[in-house]
Amino acid sequence: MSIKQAILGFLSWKPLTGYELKKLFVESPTLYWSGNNNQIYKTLVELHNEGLVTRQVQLQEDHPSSKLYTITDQGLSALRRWVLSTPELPQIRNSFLIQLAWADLLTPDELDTLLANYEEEIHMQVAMLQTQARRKVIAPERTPREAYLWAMIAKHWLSFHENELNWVRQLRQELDELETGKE
Amino acid sequence: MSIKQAILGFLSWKPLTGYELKKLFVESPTLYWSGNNNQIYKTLVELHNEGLVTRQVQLQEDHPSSKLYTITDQGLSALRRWVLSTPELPQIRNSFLIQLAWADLLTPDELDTLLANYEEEIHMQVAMLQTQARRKVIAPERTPREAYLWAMIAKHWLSFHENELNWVRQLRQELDELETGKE
DNA sequence: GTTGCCATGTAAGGTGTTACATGATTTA
DNA sequence: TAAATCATGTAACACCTTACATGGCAAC
Repeated sequence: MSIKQAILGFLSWKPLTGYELKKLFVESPTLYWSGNNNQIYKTLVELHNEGLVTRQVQLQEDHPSSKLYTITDQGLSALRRWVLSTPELPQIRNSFLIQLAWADLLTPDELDTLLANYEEEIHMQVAMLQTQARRKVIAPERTPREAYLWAMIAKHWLSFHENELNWVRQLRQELDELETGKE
Repeated sequence: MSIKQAILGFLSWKPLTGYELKKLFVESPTLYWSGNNNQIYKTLVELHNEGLVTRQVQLQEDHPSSKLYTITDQGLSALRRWVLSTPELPQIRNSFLIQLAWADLLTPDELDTLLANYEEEIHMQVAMLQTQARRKVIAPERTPREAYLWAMIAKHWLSFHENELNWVRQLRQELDELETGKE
C-alpha cells in the first residue's frame, strides 16, 4: 500500500504526469518495484477519486495527450500523516540464500562457481549504484536537510550491497579453507 | 516460484508433513514469507501431481490424520538443477526509506522520534536474531560444509540488521549536528 | 473457560510482474 | 529497417496476506 504514498511524495515535489512518475520509479532502486504501468495508472485514478490529487489534461500536437497530476492540500496532509506513522521493518527476499541452504548437494567446484556468479552480480550492482550516485540523479533538494536525507538513502543501498559483497567473499574464502584443510 | 524449491529442500533433509513444513517456514527469517497455509498446502498438491514427492496418509487417534511427504528421485534432481541455476539479486523493500524521502515535511523533533522508532525496531530484531542463533535452531548438519553454510545464512541476517543499525545511528547523529550547527 | 497445539484446508482480496495495444516521431 | 521516446492504458497471471473453518485434547 505504500505506492500511494510514494506517488504523493513525488507530487509533493512537483506536478507530474503518469509517464514521468513511471520513469522516476523505475530509476529509483528504493522504488523500482511498483514501477509498472498497471499500478501507477490505477493508483493515480484512485488518488484522484479520493481527492488527494487534481488532474489537468494537456492536449499536445504530435504526441498523445498527457495528464498532469497536482497534489491537493488533503493529499499533502495525508502524506504528512503517513510519513509520521511508525515505520516497518525492511523486507528482504533473497532466493540465493535458499539455494545456498541446499547447496551441499553440489561438488566443491560447482558450489564455488555458484558463489562466484553471485559475487559477480553483486559487484556489478555496486558499480552501477556508484556511477548512479556520481551522476547525481534528479532529486528534490529544497533544503540542506532534504539533500542530506536523499544522499543517505542512496548510501543505504550502496552499503547494503557492499555488505553483501563482503559476506560472499568471506564465504568463498572460508569454504576454500575448509576444503584444502581436509586433504 | 522459489517456494517449491524451498519445500523440496526441506524434504531432501527428511520427510515432513505440511504442518511441520509450515512451522519451519515461519521460524526461518529467510523464508518466513510463504509460510502460510495457502501456499504450502497448494504447493504440496502441485509437487505431488508433478511426481516430485510421494504422499503417505497417516491415520492417528485423537488427532486429525496427517500427510507425510517424501521427496522422489525426480524431486531430488529437480532440486539439484535449481540449486545450480544462476542466482538472482536480493530484493529489498524498505518502506521506511520512502517515508524518509519525504521526511523533510517534519520538524526536527518529529523526524528524530521517527528515526528513534526505527532504530529501536531494528535493535529488537538484532536481539531476536542473536538469541535465535544461540539456541541453535533445527538445521540439517549432515556434513561440516552444510553446517557451515547454514551458519553463514544466519550470519547474513544478523549482519544485514547490524549494518542497518549503524546506518540509522549515523543518520541520527549527523542530522543532530546539522541542526545544532545551524544555530 | 479460554488459549494453544495438532492438522488439514478454503476464500477473498491485495500486490506485483509481464506482456500487450495504440500510433506518431526521432535516432542508430 | 529496427529500435527507442512519448503517453496512455488493459489483461492475465503469479504471489502473498489475512482470516476463516473444523474439532478434539491438554494446560493454565
